[in-house]
Amino acid sequence: MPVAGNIAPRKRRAISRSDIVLVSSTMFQERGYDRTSLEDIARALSVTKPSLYYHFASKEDILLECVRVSYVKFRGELAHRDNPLLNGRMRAEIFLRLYLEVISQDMGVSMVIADDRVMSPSGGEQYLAWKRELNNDLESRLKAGIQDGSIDVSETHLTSFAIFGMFNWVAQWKVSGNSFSVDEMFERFTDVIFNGIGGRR
Amino acid sequence: MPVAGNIAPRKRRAISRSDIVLVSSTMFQERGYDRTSLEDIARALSVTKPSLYYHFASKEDILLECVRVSYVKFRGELAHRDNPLLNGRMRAEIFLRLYLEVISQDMGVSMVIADDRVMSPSGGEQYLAWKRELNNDLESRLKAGIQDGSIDVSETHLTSFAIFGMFNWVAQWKVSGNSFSVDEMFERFTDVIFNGIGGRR
DNA sequence: GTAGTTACCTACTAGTTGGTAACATTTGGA
DNA sequence: TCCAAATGTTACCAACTAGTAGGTAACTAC
Repeated sequence: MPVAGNIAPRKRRAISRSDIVLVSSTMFQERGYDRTSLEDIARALSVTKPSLYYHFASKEDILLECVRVSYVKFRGELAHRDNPLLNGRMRAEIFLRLYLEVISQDMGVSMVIADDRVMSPSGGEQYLAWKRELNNDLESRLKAGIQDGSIDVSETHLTSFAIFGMFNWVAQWKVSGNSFSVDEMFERFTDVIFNGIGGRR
Repeated sequence: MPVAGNIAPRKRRAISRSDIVLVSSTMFQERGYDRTSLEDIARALSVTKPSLYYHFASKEDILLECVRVSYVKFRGELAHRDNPLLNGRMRAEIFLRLYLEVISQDMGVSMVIADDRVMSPSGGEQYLAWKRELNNDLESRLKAGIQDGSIDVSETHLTSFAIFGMFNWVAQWKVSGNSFSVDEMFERFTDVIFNGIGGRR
């Protein structure tokens, strides 16, 4: 099973699963999952549609793989950056910073734009499970922050949703031409979330 | 041109534009615009597809009308609730409270889930213009708040995006079974936005 | 060289979709 | 009562879609 990184370039250029995932996630993000046909993807890769079926069982499979790859990447990098000695607020910030970085990339955005309604029951369940994991992770960081005093909020569940909403929505404007850097978005978002925008009463 | 609210019920039940808009927006929200066919809509109204074409020129026209109706409703009610004597923060809260109410309704949600990428250039431009109006309105309330001291934030553009993202995302979970009341969402969201969740440093 | 495998292609099916043309029926008004 | 407009319907099309069947060239191991 040849993977990417062959030393000797083959005469016959073979596309890999990761090629497909990369191109697909970009197109899903630009045009939407429903409006991206397998022929579009195949054409972008200079192959034909049945070639895609050699590598993937279905269109949904491609989408799920896009999400899985990004999710695994996120988890791995998070484990790397995380530090259990830090307080809850800082660990929440680490989480959110990485989350923003990932969903700002073409590939990572599939984590956000995927829709369990277009998926098979098992696929949808898998996708929802990943989302739930992320929610739970952020929520537990918030709770830790409440414990150690670095965060002050009366409830974590809806708060976590609110925060995710704010971040996830960037996937929506990316497409409308609005482009901000990850740095300025993170700066602004966390300022709103942690400091609030209220002035003197 | 008979509008809704006929006193005498006709023998031949004629569907109105608002009937179509009501059913369509509900279905668009539940299943997504792309995955809702005109036949689905027609069937739900117990008519046939060409009947819809008597009332609307295209599928996009239906979507745009869904958005327009909600937008006009929002604008009208906002003018009613608004009070120029209040400070910027309170006027922002009035805006956000109504916005949340509207997009929490089946019909209002179309304002959020519409996607200019599926529209014709002119339709997309119209839709973006409405969105821009809303953004500008919120932003000007934030700016007024900065002037009168009721809001304290260094920048309004990205902040406005952040806030809209947080609210708009509720349209995404509605469908996943998460249901919170407008009251608790508004309470939580505004608490995060205005007070922040940061604890002692 | 040859056998097996990998990775792709051409050609197709079966179904859906937005949209249209032509025709039918109901209704309100004169 | 009769007409014209309003509001449907049946029957269709052309385009597109996910997915499949079956064949083939190239590479690999022996």
